[in-house]
Amino acid sequence: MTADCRPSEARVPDATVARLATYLRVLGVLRERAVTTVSSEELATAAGVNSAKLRKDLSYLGSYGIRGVGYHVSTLTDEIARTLGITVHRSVALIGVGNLGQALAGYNGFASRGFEIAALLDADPARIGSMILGHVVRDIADLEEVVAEHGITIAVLATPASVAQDVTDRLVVAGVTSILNFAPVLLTVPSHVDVRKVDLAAELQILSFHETRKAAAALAEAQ
Amino acid sequence: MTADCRPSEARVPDATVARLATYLRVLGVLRERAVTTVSSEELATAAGVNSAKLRKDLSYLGSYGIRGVGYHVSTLTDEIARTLGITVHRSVALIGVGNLGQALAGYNGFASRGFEIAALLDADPARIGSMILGHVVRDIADLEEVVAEHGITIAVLATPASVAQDVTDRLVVAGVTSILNFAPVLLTVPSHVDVRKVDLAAELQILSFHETRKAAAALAEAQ
DNA sequence: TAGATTGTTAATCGATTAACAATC
DNA sequence: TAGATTGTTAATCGATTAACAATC
Repeated sequence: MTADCRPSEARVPDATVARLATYLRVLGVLRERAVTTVSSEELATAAGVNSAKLRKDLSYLGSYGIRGVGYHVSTLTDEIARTLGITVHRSVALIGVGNLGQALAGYNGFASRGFEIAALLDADPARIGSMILGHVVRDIADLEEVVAEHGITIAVLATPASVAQDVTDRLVVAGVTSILNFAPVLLTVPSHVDVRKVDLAAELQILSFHETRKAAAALAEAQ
Repeated sequence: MTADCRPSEARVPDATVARLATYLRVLGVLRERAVTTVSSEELATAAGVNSAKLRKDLSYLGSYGIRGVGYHVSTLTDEIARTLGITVHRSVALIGVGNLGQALAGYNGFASRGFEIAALLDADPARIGSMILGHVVRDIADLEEVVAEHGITIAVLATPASVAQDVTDRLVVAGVTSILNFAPVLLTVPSHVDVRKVDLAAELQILSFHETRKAAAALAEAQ
């Protein structure tokens, strides 16, 4: 594979990838406001980062800015979307349609930012067959079939922790290579599979740590 | 403020704080299984990290291990919980009881890991006054009153993006100093307030980036 | 040309990790 | 004592950021 026109092979640091999603969101807001050009300083401020960091991040994608001018909102949007791979259609399966799963199924942010929830799956007979926001809930027993049907490679896991690993093993065999995990367990997967974990209680615990630190500082101040 | 007995003032790196929450979860599982002692190697494996990193992390809390033996599960649990500040009761307000907010209100993981959802607030008259999982939904107009009533310092923000900043400004004035933000906007807050952001679509975009990279690698392989 | 802003360099900072002396 | 495992050191790695030459 030659890469003489596109620098897409150049390794993009993890920290940069995470921020690209933020830049893309801000660019979307700018486009809605009919803003056509933006400087690194403006975009960085809107995204909550340092402008040097933003320019460094964008430099991994190539050279799409114009010195003395800034970046074209539309060009930059396209390049970031392409780098993130959301210019191709991405079908996502959502496993576990409990409390959280239903909320995720109804979350408009997925569709508006490049993803289609193509299938809902659950193990509960009471839920299987019911309609949730335009989708029939399918039996988890049909997981392999559903994944093949929609060419799914990304799954969102919102099952109870107790079954998360079993479901993961089946997803991997079925061909899923990316998992967004909401179950509070460490998933074991082969090296070609990526897992990202969202741990809501952990987020609160991190905030709690800083609360303690602030309370101690306030005490020291007062004394 | 003197600190001759407790090293709690020693700065704990951000990356370490985030992992402490994970260690605490794993220790909870061990305690359920009546395991009393664990080595850094075992705990690290269960948490998905390198054992050197785990020992380094724990060393910021003090010296609670026993050479040649490992760590007492109960001692370590207590010390991490104390460091994270979840030995004191933490009342949390949840703002925005839409799709996601309702799911968060019903999430058992909060209570089991040290937090009480003490109040639900919303602006929608159709929701105000209704009961959700044992809580009456209060009017967002009463925000200041509710925060004071329960001594709330941590808020979970699950409102539409359009009102997130306004609500945040009121929360800050009311005395909230930590916010877990699910709205896809950058919140502006004074420096004494901590914000953590959960961006679900961004998580999928990060996975999508790696999908693209893997697809390119597979192509290069095949060719 | 003059002013503005990018893309890149290099210094700095923080996090990770292997290795091992300390010690249970 | 012998074996095991911690806590810490120091080397390495990756990310951040100020500064500025390149250039629109």
